[in-house]
Amino acid sequence: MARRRVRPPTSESGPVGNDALHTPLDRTRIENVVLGMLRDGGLDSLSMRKIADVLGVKAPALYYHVKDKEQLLHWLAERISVDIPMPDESRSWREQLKEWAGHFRLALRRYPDAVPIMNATFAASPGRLAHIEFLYRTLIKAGFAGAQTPWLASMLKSYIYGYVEEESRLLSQAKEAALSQNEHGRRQQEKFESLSQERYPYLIGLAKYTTSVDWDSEFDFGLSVLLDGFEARLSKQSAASQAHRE
Amino acid sequence: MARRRVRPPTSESGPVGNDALHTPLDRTRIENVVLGMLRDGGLDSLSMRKIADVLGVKAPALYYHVKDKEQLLHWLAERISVDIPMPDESRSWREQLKEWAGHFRLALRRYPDAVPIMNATFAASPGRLAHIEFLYRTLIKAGFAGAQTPWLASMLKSYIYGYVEEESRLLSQAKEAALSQNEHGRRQQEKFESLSQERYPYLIGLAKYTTSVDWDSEFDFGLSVLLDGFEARLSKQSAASQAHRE
DNA sequence: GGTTTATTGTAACAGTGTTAAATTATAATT
DNA sequence: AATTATAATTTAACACTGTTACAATAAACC
Repeated sequence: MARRRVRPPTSESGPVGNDALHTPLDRTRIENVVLGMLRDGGLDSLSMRKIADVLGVKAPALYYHVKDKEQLLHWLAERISVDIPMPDESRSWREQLKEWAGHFRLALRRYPDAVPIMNATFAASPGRLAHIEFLYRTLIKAGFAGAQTPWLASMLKSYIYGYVEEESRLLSQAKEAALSQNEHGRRQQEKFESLSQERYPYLIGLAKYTTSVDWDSEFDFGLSVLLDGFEARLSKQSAASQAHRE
Repeated sequence: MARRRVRPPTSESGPVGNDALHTPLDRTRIENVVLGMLRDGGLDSLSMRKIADVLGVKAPALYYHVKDKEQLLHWLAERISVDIPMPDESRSWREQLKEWAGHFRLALRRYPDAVPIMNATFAASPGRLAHIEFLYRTLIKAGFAGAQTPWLASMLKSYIYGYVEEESRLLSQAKEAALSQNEHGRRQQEKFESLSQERYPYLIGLAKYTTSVDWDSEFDFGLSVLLDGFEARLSKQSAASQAHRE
């Protein structure tokens, strides 16, 4: 009656790779399973009991390894963050930020409800701090003033969060519409068109641009707009400092 | 045994004005009470039972007037939206958007967790549509292309949401720190400084700009940056159309 | 073997959103 | 004014949720 902990702690690689008589729980094993559940079922599918079920264990066992559910979400946020690659720092600040934003967006899109998770939890985990550090460094090296650098970085982050959230909302809406093509699909269309043409003329006139979207290029567009704003601040700043020098 | 519905449906004005033997429930009375609870206790204090308690009623009674808790949140989002005044449309588009953003921010700050509520619920209620309609109209009249107008409007909205969320988070953190001046206050400071000076030099170097903030002017700053980006797009656009004409 | 420590299970608490059915209060009708 | 019909609310319950104290088991050590 003394077997268990056979074979080195299971593969532990694939985001789901559970199964088999369970070697004792483990932070990374919990993380992997929960990430898999998040990918398949979104944030609503993450209850302590359900997580424990997938791990082949009862719910209270989790609390030996995790303090809170909140801490568990911190872990997820950290795992999502560390998977975002850092750009090559030899290129221009603008190209770096663009590349970073693209990677960030893709990482957030990989898991449903990634934005709420990141947004609800701000913990000083190394993976997340590394990204802030990167942003600050890149902006400072680009010549932005220290006092405004944190807010510029925050704007960039907000843009990505907001975009991904809208992207996923509209995409999942479209998916629902595609499944029930008759009911929901036409209802959505009608909802827009029946909106009293004379009360919301602009909303209706521009609705066609929000129904079929090239999400990649739309993301790049908004990013360019934002970075244009950054650049404008940069030239105003250098103009001012030059004026001071004269 | 037949009194009740004395006096015309109660004052119904102040966001809390409940009390007194209850005239039958009512959408606006529910809204008022829930808004008051939201203001005092945040989103976590809004459970159907607690709401019913304040209304002097049992929880299931609510379901005669409201379909869901989600619908209740829709109502809140609508109420918050209609309180946002529309700017004077005689001024420049930039001034209009700036004023609108300012009002929007103030409205979101009036109630804790207003951003999550607005963000989690997208329903086509008239108060919210009116704002979108305003943004579209203003941007189109300013000369922006129809295809990019919805995304510019979305960027503006995302900026405000992101800003208010960060603002409230940092403010409530500071409030906690102020209450327990010794413990939490210095711990937060130490947390930043102990972060291995050589691993996060920029983060630590710029931390001073995020600890004491003039939130109003910081909001204006970010807004200017964003609108600079808008303007840049506008001039690129007119330059292109002028090139076409030649 | 026996002892100690590490890990997990049992049972329970307090709370959540929500529904079906019974009950009461109000209004309408005879 | 009594009775019927409708509107509004309550009672009871279901299926969940996060979390804790405590008992039971597994593994590690001597």
